[in-house]
Amino acid sequence: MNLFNEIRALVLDCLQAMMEAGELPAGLDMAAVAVEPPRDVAHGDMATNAAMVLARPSGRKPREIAEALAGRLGDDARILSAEVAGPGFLNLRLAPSLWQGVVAAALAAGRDFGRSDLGAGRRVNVEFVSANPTGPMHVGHVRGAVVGDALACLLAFAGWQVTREYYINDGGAQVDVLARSAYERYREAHGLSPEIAEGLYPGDYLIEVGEALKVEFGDRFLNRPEEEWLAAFRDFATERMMAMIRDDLAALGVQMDVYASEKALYGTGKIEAALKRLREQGLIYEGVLEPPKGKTPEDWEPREQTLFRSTSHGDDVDRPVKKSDGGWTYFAPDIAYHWDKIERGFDDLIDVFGADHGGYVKRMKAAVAALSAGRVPLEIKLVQLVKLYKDGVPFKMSKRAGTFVTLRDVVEMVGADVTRFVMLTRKNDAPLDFDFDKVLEQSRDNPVWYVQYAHARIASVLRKAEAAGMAVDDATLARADLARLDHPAELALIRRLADWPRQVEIAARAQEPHRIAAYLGELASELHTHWNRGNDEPGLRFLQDDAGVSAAKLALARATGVVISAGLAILGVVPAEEMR
RNA sequence: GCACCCAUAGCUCAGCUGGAUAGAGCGCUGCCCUCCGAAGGCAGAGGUCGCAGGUUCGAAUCCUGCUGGGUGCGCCA
Repeated sequence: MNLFNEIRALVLDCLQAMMEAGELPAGLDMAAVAVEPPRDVAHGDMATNAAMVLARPSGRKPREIAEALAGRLGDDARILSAEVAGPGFLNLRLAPSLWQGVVAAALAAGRDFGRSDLGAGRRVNVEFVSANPTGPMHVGHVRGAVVGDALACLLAFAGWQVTREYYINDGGAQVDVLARSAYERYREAHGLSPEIAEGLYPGDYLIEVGEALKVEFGDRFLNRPEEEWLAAFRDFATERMMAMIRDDLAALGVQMDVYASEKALYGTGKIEAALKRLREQGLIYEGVLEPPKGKTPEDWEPREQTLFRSTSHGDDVDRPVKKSDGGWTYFAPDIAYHWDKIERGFDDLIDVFGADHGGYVKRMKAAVAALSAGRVPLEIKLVQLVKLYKDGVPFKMSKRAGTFVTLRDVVEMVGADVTRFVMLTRKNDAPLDFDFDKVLEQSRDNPVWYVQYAHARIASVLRKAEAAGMAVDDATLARADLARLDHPAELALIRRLADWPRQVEIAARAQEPHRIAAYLGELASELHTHWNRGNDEPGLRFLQDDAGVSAAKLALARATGVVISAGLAILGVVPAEEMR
């Protein structure tokens, strides 16, 4: 139930009637007609820009259209008043019962309140994290994991059919390095001293992999040439790393639907097939790239390579798909992987990348545009860095000094819920500060705490009511006489609740889950303000002597709790029943 | 050199894909509270939305050009 959509539909009906009556030319495009909350509550409950938007295409003055529209809207029982204001805004006042109905709707729908069919069942693939399987996830991966997962939740809530997917980069040189690093730990497990050469992965997490390799292979590969063990060690170690990464993700509450392997694309003809498709469009050719201007690499020499004509789809230069030694570049399997996603029938593709991969956005979009003949839009969300702080002081990370922060560390220090919420307090393309102390602070300026506190307060008052012998289940509360919720302060809170379904659609359309966190902060603020007013005005407290009045007020409290739960569920955060 | 992202109150940031007098928290100033409806409350001051143009009824929002910051730029992923 989205009250704004309901009123917009009413506005469109009236406009339709005006077209039929000849007051407006037929066939006007209504797409830009919006019904929104007014900036200033004094203006009314809702405002529409219909008259201003339609003035030009209909060749009439905005105020004239507004007057006529106001007359028709006023005939509807739901509209108390419709007033023309400013350049042609139409300010609407709604019957209070409409607002009160929002409370009942929230109680009836529970955590599904605000669900939308905006996505109309379109299938969307959200690829995120995709960290190299060479070690545990570190704090840099956390934000991408949270943003991707929350975005997936948000889209699912808004009517998309969502697949969460992780692309395992297990086909490149870095997994050979992993195998060699594991080999040294394997030697170590046999009592030899490991030689962790420059460029190998020095992390302690490989020690147990070495032990496991010893159990698996005994001493068979000791002092044997690399060709004999490399492939086996690589497979073994990457499998171990992926198990670790799955555990890390689970600790954050992230559950992938699909793990896609880069390695699985090799030797199966998939890369060739994807490139063939591009070749058929004349987008693959042999050529020599110009060196980048202004920053020519030291060892630059022109070489002929197999190139993808990405410039024909908006890229700045064409991109190599084959290395000079004839092997594929990383881009080639990436193309094949996205071709695979297209073939699996997704309507929308989303990739969540670290901001340092920003340079690949255009070429990836070019590849998908070419492969899908423009049918499948690819959206790439770049996630900026997280700056760590401890007590307001920047927290330097160093593998060497042992101050390297893993995802595990973060979750163990502050918990998955806090981690997730804080990672969503900024839009994905802005840098984020994460202070280990501040995120646990119990104060107004900690949004996580503030939202949880609001939910806990509601839970507390409901417990209190129940202890006093009241029935506080949703079905009973929904039957309360909600017309008694007529105080301006209560209506202000209800207005905020009514905005929830709208915020879901706005966030989903923009693919920006952080908006949900921001909305929850505002809703929590509204709840706390209302609660505090109860100190001075006892008549506003949720618990009253009159059982009927209490029931109505508790219904409002519970409806607020429902919306907070629904919002937190999208962020993957468990609402708090009490603060301790 | 080129591309992408960012620039909004003293600080940290929101800002509905173009709407009305640009918002919140912190900090600052003033008032109130010490009642377990608790881990404070209320109010106020504070802005040339980086700069300059453009598009239009209307721009923080869209376009162009600058300035400043971040990221990246063939055979690493």
